[in-house]
Amino acid sequence: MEIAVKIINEVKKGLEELYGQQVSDNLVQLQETRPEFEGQLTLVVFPLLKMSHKKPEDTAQDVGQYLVSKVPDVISKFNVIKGFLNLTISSAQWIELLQSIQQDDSFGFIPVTDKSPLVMIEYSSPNTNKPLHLGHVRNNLLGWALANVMQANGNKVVKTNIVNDRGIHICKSMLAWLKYGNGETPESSGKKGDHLIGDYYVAFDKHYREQVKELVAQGMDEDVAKNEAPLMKEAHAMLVKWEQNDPEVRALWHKMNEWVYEGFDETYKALGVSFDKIYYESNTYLEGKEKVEEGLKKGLFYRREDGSVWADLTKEGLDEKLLLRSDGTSVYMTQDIGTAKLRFQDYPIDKMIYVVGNEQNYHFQVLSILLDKLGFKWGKDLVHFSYGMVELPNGKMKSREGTVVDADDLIATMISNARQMSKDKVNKLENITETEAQEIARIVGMGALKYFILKVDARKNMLFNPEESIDFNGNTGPFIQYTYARIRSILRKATESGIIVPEKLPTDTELNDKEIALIQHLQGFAAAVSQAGVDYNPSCIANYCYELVKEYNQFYHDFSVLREEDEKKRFIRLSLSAAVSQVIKNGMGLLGIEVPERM
RNA sequence: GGUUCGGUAGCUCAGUUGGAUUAGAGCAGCAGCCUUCUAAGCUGCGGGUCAAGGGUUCGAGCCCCUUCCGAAUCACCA
Repeated sequence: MEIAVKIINEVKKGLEELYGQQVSDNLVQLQETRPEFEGQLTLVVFPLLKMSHKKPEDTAQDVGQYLVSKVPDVISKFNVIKGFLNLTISSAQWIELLQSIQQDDSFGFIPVTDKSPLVMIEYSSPNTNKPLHLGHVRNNLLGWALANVMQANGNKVVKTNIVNDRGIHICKSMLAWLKYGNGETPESSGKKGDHLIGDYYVAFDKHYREQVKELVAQGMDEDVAKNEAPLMKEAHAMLVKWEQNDPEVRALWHKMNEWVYEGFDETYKALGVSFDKIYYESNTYLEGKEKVEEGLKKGLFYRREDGSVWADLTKEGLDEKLLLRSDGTSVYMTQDIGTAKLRFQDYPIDKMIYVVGNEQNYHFQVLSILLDKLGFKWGKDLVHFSYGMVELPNGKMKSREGTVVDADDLIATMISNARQMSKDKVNKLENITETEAQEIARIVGMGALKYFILKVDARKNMLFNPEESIDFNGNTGPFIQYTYARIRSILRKATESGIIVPEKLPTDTELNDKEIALIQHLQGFAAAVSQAGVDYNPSCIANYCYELVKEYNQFYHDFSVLREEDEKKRFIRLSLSAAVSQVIKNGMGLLGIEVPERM
């Protein structure tokens, strides 16, 4: 049992005995003691004054004396400062706690059972007309980490992806490929499939602009010209053919989408993310129409004279929202309703989480209301896990201005920079093969990227500075990985020199402040995990790991583990190191960050 | 204009359900520390009106109100 829980129970008993009243949990506030005072845990007595009818100091004195006399093996000392009762926990208690943490591989995780709620998490959601970029990277990393955190909190998790594989955008790429491609394929060009398609999307845009410019030069209004340009007309014609199931268009669409998927798979693999179930918009966009018609019959929506269908959300404080165009085709919202329908058929979903950028906050506000009206039980409290934009030092990331950072380029750069960094450290990585060195570079490079992005509160817009992210000093992934590798090295050396830590640690050893601080901090891992689940913010975990590592580094520089002469002390320090490394591994694992055995 | 979200050190960010005279890290700057279990590290110094004002109470960076600044969104785009 956690020490804090034990103490809270004792305090409650004590209060009852001292003041003759039952106390609710929220009145017993226990927190870590500030470093400048003696003790490790502090009871805040202010909330108890109404019951004791005494001064804060006297109340604290009462409780302190009670604890020391009643449970001397837990609380060895206490002191009172104003309304704060500082408690000193006995070493034996800390050692027992350490032991229990160390023996539990999945410390801090709640096991998933048959009765656990099922949480579906949608993330990634790429378009099939261009490669993934930095914004997608944040999305994927957050989605993956969130899925891990939810699972660690005892939920069944289904990771899902909705691929936006239809629409005018993909027609643009297809058309450009037909016109300017000369039959180019990923094999013939050596390009990754998604990049190849992306290039044709850019080519379309280039030629299209030229056409518009020309038309404007001939005296046409720009807005008219944008619709009248032959390329745009052709693209629209192609979309119509696609919707009519034209075999040729469909065959081309299939072929080109396959190229893109192969490219995406490579990127996903490099990022270390995966999905349990992938939905394609081409399969779901018609489903939504049915639901909308259904809602129309029930009187939830209404039809305008031109035939378009709308939802009136003015009662909910929102606007009216279009659900079907006047020509009967579906819009974005309709598709999301359709996807929801299919998902609900496939899984007994208790909670749905959408990982989507904050530019779509309004969309999800509306979607939640619509799904609720349509009778989806999880619709009302669906979660839009909204994250901020990634900005670059020279301004916003805009694909039009060419300031977009490609995901594959970024990954490659991170890894090669990590490789360069370790090469510069002459004394490191000796006796290591080239493939091992490359693998370490991959782990470290990806760790730097992932940690840099995940440590920031998801809701906030963040600044991605490519140069800074590669700096391995400070609050970075490699700093944490490095500490892990060092601990593993100590443990290896301990085994080599025949030091075997006994099953049961000796509890009659006095601990110093730094050792206690570390054990105390380790205990906080469980809290960080549940906090991350409640807040839906994996950054809690990242910051927890960093704090732990900082604390361990101080410990590391002050004490010698292997050279410690007192055997009992050595066992405890070794055990402590092992526990720290285990928690780091688990914590980083939640973020999708690997930790190397050596680096 | 409506709605939503942000504003903490020169820069990038933490800050758990409100808690302790002195609000924390990292980077950048300065000064120390490698015969040492991996120095990608550790120690110290300087740097702040927590956007501004008011309120709630024993106590506010955190809760409430007002104002200022920034972002997103308010399409028969996705």
